[in-house]
Amino acid sequence: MTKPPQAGSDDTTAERLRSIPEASVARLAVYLRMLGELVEQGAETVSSDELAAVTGVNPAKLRKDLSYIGSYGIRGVGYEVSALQHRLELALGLNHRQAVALVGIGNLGHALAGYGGFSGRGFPLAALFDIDPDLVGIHINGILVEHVDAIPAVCSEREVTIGMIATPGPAAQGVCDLLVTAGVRCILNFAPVVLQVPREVELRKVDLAVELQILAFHVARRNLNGGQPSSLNGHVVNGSGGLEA
Amino acid sequence: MTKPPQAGSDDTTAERLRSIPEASVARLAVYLRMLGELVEQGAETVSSDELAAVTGVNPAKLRKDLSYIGSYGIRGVGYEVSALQHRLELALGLNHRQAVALVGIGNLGHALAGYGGFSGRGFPLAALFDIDPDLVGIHINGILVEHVDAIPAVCSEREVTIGMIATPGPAAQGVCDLLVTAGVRCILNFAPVVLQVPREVELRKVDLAVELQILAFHVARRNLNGGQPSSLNGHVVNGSGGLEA
DNA sequence: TGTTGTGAACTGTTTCACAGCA
DNA sequence: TGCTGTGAAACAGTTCACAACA
Repeated sequence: MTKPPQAGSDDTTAERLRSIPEASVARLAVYLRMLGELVEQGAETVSSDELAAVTGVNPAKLRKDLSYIGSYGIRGVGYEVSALQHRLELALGLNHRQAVALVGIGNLGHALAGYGGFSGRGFPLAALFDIDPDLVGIHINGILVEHVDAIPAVCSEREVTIGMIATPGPAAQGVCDLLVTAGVRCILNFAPVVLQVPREVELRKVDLAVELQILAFHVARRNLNGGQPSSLNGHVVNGSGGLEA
Repeated sequence: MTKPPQAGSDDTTAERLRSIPEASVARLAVYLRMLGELVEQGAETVSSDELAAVTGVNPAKLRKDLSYIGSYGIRGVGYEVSALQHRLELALGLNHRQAVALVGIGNLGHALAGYGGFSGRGFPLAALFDIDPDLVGIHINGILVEHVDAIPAVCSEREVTIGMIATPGPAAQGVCDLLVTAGVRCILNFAPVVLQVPREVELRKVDLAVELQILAFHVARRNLNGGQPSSLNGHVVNGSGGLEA
């Protein structure tokens, strides 16, 4: 570790968490998923080279990422799979469930609401909201769709910590404001707009149109290069991930 | 510009495209969307400060991003909105349509297939594939769902340049290989697995589970900090974007 | 011996600050 | 005068290479 350990502090204090680079956090989640698969396959230990190979990252980068959470591998051997898994869950804050609210039950919202992977991964869908009277009152996967006006009351009551916005663009800012009012401090935005939030709110964005345009850019570049890979070409560029169909 | 202009080369040559940083490409797509809205609002010109404000980036960064595509703003005035829009479209390779194939018509696949924003933005959905006999043969939004075995033939024939994978994890690699065989060189992966592709294939990933885990990490950190924003807190962290519900 | 953990070098990105121009 | 375009500085993230050690 870079810093001398504080007397009496353990390895999952705010000190440590605060210092993990954003880019590493994203990869830690990927390592965690792979460790789950390794556990199923009955693996006891895994080396940084092996784990790096299956997650598609550079082994040195993986070791550095793990060093941020102070994981102790065994030199000459590797990492104990289930111990590392546990450590990653702690570091990512997956030890307590995070209730999720989803606003906007359109095309994408339906898909998200029907996605089984949330509760399984510690993110139970606690509430669904829409503004359409035809949708309010129906159940999706056993969850009642409520009116957006109920967001503040319902979210506070059910202690929602994460909000997902899958509304049309023009409605997103209003919905976002309601979530913030309700005390939601982390928001995942699927609407194609730039949301304004107070400093203390964490906002992430998933923008399909942008993803496609980035790919289109690479198609264009490749064509200009006569189909030859350039220094920028090849392999995974982004790392985010995974909604099962 | 940094490099002396080549005689006879115009501003959208491979030379220039090759040198745009990856991070800038993602933001150019966001600027382009905002310019579209400005055009609708009848704006003639826009300054870097204004455009930066609505897209949530630093004005200097925006100007540097635009400098990569050699855009000529007018000093003392700003950028001519529609000229800039046109230049961005060229730089991002949006001047010719890119046919898109979508594989996996499950929960998410349905949502993607039903999303109207593709064709409108120059990405017509040219083919849908699934392995489920109950789905093969039906139409979604007027597009026939075909069997995955038909991927190589159909994709080559319809000159598909971009593939989207929305299958369950275990099926994704096989589908990916088929797309690559069919000559698809850009793939957007929604399945929660790490795909292996040849060097010349551009792969991007959208992973919802990871997005949520990153948010969970921030919830955890915030709680440890006693609810006070830290240096890392606040505002947009990621920038990708936009599937309307 | 084989693999971790990490300083140090490197590469890429962001921000600053200001010269240059309409 | 006001805003763009861009060197240069600062910062962040990645990769290298090797000492430390089970």
